[in-house]
Amino acid sequence: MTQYEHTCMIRGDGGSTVRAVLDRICDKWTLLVVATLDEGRLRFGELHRHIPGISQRMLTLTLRNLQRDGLVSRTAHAEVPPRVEYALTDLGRSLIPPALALAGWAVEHNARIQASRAAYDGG
Amino acid sequence: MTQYEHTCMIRGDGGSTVRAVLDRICDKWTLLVVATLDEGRLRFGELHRHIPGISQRMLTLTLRNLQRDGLVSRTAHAEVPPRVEYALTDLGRSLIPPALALAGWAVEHNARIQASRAAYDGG
DNA sequence: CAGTATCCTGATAGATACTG
DNA sequence: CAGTATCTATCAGGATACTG
Repeated sequence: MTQYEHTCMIRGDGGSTVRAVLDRICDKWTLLVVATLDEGRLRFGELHRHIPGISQRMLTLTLRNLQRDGLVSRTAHAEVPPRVEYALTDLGRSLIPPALALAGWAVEHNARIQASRAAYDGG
Repeated sequence: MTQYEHTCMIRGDGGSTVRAVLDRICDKWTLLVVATLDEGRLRFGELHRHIPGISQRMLTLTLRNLQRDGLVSRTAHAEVPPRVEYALTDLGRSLIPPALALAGWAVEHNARIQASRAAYDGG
């Protein structure tokens, strides 16, 4: 079977289902947060330290969106000082394999893309 | 083997390789253009008609970027009126399987995500 | 036909400071 | 510790008009 018979899944409803997912995972931090949480349950501050460059604000926003979509669970313990733990849900974990497929493609073809880009820009 | 041992591919270099790819395919039209070109070689106007809602400007920009990265080839025929054909390169075609993995996840879990979102927003 | 050229707007995200 | 609250810069992308 050719790939063509499958790409209807992308073009399906004019692309809006797939786009809805891309809108979710294609921002600057989401995939990184999901991959980091794949290590296991982590606290806010731990996440912050594990993801270089992310601001508190963006970590908060990213976690809220993931929680809203049911990919991440948030557990607040009634203690002082506060302790809040984040973990992937089953739904969140199910995103890992397709994300890895894309990551694999990225790693595998990155050099070639960079070369093509350099050639295009050069002349 | 757990998924965890693999997610280093995403977090690898602080996530910058994977992000470079996401930056490429996660804009509003790229994946749709690639999926459409998987049908075969198409002219600019044909692409325009096959992708509802895209403007000439965005189609041009998207095609230029894809061409720059070596995912799409552009063939201009010296005729009047002008005829320009676009097609996926081997590199472009290689993106289809991982893209389909993601699309499959999107289609499969979309309803659950929407439900979670509605529940979160509701209360 | 296959694009360019402009103008314009909303959303993304960085920096910084503050708080229960 | 785990966040909010503001302010701001940037930019993707839409609308519209024009051209070799």
